Amino acid sequence: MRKDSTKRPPKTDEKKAAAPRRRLRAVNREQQIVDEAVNFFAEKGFSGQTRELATRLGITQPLLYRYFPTKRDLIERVFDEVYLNRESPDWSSLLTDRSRPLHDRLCDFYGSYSEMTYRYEWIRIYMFSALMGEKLNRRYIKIVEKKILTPMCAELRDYCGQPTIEEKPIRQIELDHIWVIHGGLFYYAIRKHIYHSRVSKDFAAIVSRAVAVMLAGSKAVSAELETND
Amino acid sequence: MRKDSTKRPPKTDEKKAAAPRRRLRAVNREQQIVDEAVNFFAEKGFSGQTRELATRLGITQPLLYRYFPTKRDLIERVFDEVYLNRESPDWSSLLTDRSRPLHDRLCDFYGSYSEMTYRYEWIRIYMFSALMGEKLNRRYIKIVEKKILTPMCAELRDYCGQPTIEEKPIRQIELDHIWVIHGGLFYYAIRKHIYHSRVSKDFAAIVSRAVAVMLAGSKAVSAELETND
DNA sequence: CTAGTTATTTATCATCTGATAAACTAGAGG
DNA sequence: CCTCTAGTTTATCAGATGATAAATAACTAG
Repeated sequence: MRKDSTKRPPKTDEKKAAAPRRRLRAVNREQQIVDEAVNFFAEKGFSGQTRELATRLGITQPLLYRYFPTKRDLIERVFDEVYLNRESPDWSSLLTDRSRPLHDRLCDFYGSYSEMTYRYEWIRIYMFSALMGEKLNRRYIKIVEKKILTPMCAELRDYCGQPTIEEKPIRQIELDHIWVIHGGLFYYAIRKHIYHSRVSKDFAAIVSRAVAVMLAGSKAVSAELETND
Repeated sequence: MRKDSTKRPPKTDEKKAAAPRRRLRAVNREQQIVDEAVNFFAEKGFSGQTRELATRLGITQPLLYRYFPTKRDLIERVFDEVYLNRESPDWSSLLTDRSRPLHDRLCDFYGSYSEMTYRYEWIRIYMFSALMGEKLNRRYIKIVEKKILTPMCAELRDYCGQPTIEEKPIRQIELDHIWVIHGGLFYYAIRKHIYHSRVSKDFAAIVSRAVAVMLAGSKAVSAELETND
């Protein structure tokens, strides 16, 4: 907008940070755009407008199109940035390390998992894209079921003295049961970042309690069912 | 639904149900628009376009504006339709009826609650509006905490032989703990209607198991904590 | 200091989209 | 069959919005 580009360093800096409008190297500008786009789309959803995004960046809207041919391309890039470009810890091994109590493993897992995914941008972009029917989500869920929930089922079986998953494959109902606690903890992030509810700061305490209850309860119920199942 | 009321039975019915375009009384048309809008916005989100909605209804777009001054007004009406216009059962009393086992009460509650809210339109419109930052959601959550979760906490206290909520008020952490199972069960609907995941049909079985585990686990953990809390 | 490269802006399009006004007509009442 | 009411359509607008092309200017190399 304001085009005082000449050499005078704009001491003004009026109300909206009248950017000195320096040039960036292509690579840096691109990353800057992606970073801001992640924030922007997390907040506004994917119907957020390119002009508003550009304004936030302090650049003009057509500049976006130098780096991304279409808005859709930018969105794809945002997905990559949030879901793919970051390597995830080896959660399977963390979960299946039977030298440690299952309670501790689960608490550690959710500590690590929440740090990575229970973030404002992650949660919201995930939900927006799910509502849009992006394939991304289904793929992600497949991974979660395979790398996280199935191992958990196996550990829970062991914990309750039930058959291994080799002896008796995991049933949908077991997966759904694990989804209740997994989803219940995830829901903490939904309440925080999507509903903007007041939630207690101490997520670790919530996890510890939920895990303890789940383990104790599972053992009790499992023993009970032993007879009639 | 079919409205070929005029004398000529349109044998055409070409590709898009070339509606006979009958007139409706204002009240009926309005209701028809609202009904379809609920479906439409649930599917597309609130950035769905009025023209497309009109096409689905087999009417022209300006006709919408005879019944609703602005798109926003229509959306508000959709909110009313989905969240307010339906009277909800008296869940508090169902939950606090101590003449019945808590397990049964909770199972019945979730049977009733899920029937009402775990629906395609309800879930999706709820999530869309939450992402938009509508006040509606926060209001709804307040109600849930007051009418459902707080009673649940009270019953759980009683079940575990802990102080009543009059003796010792509910803490945020207790509410958050109940949110884990409540949200975990709600997450079933999210997986079904937002993620389009395959979930087991038998939701009652999931509830029964989750409730049983939660109750048994809470009792066990509560007894354990008795000493050091 | 000059010239060349390329990051960035200005100007502009075509289409979409919410909204309005006026013309039209189905159907009820007489 | 006529007439009037009100439900519906046609035509159209203004602003928004994704995208493009050409002009401009910041930085770099020589």
